[in-house]
Amino acid sequence: MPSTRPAPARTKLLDAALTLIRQKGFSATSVDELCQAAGVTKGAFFHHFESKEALGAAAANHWSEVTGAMFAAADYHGEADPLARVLGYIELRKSLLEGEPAEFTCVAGTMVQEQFGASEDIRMACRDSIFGHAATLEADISAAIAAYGLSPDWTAKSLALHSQAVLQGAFILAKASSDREVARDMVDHLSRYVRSLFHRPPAQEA
Amino acid sequence: MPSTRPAPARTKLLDAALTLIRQKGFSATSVDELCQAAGVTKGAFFHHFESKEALGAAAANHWSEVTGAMFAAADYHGEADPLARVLGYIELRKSLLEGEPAEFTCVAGTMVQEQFGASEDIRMACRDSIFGHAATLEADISAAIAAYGLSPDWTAKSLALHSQAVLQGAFILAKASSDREVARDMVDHLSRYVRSLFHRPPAQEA
DNA sequence: GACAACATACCAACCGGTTGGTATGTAACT
DNA sequence: AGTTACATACCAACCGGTTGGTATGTTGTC
Repeated sequence: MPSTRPAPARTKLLDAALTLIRQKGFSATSVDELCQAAGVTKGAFFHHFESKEALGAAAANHWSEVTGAMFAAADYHGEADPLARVLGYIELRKSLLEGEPAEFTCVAGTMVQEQFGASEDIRMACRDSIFGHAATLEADISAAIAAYGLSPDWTAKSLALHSQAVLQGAFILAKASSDREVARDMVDHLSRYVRSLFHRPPAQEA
Repeated sequence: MPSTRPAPARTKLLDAALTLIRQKGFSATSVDELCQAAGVTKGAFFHHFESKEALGAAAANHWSEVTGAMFAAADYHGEADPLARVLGYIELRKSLLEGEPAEFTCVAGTMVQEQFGASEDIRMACRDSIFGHAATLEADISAAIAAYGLSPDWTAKSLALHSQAVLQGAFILAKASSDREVARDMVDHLSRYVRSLFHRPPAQEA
């Protein structure tokens, strides 16, 4: 619908929300702060979002779009071997663990942790973000199961979700210790686990 | 020292804090709510804690004591094989995934996720809780490495932390999906991983 | 063992600042 | 002239924290 450039007050608010939610959490981020960070007024805020809660849900959806586009464009999709694509994804996740926790952690995981009991809209938006991202892994895992002739007692879906659980848990340990190396070690364990499921040797060491 | 019972306003506040922080998070829990849930007045609150932040740190320490006592008394310590103790711990964690997310999730993980950037005292108390709990696993893992004659390229400490990462991540997925079965699947993957590291077959199926 | 001197534990009322949210105005585009 | 996209000004409720006070020990002295 928007023919010319659609004037970016809403987008500026959503981008500011991604930053602030990761830095301070959702509850501790005030609407005034959001507006100041986005460079807009409160009137603009409540023009685009009917409540702070609605912005939270929209921010989770925005997060899905931003990260979805980034992962869709990643190199690992080019690997011929489906298992190499899965392991490539994991290595990419490890390489993203740079800078401060607020820069590499997950908006959806942070927000759902504190809002799951307070807002169903936010909870579902975060669920869709995390589980939707996991679903993008599922096809490669299924293809790898077929390519390697496995008949596992686990499902592609549960392994895809497990990778997200390890990452979310790694974020928490990194926040708690102020040390991203801990998170990298957790991703290494994940990679070792996936290789073991496909009877692959530990491969090269970093 | 305490001859008679010392009247437990402080303890009531800490117990209330564990419940409310898991239900609503730390930021969204007000001092008034805490006092009402504990059945004490605000005066009592600020007599025992110099700030809301100080209560948060004390609540994390209280959490460490409560859960520490519970795990110290658990049956799995009686197993002769150190690997059986590790796997017994994991099964215990799985069996604890009952009821609502607010009943089985981790206070320290919840609190540090939103407060890591706001309060160093809370962050360190939560770090001590999580990493201290992981440390109780480390001895059994080290003993299992020796008993099974392994020379792994991973450390007992990192595997102990990995188990915590998987659990913390499982909590997030359970909160997001309102489904504790997802969390149980994640713990199954953890158990499968540990067995694979020690070259143990998948054992019995549930 | 009486009695001051002090400490601990707690309470009800209150304070100034901040909160999410609203009412109204206005300028640009269609 | 109507709709969209904002800005300004404002509010009632709630926030963490403080106040002055009381009731109940505990301790030291004679």
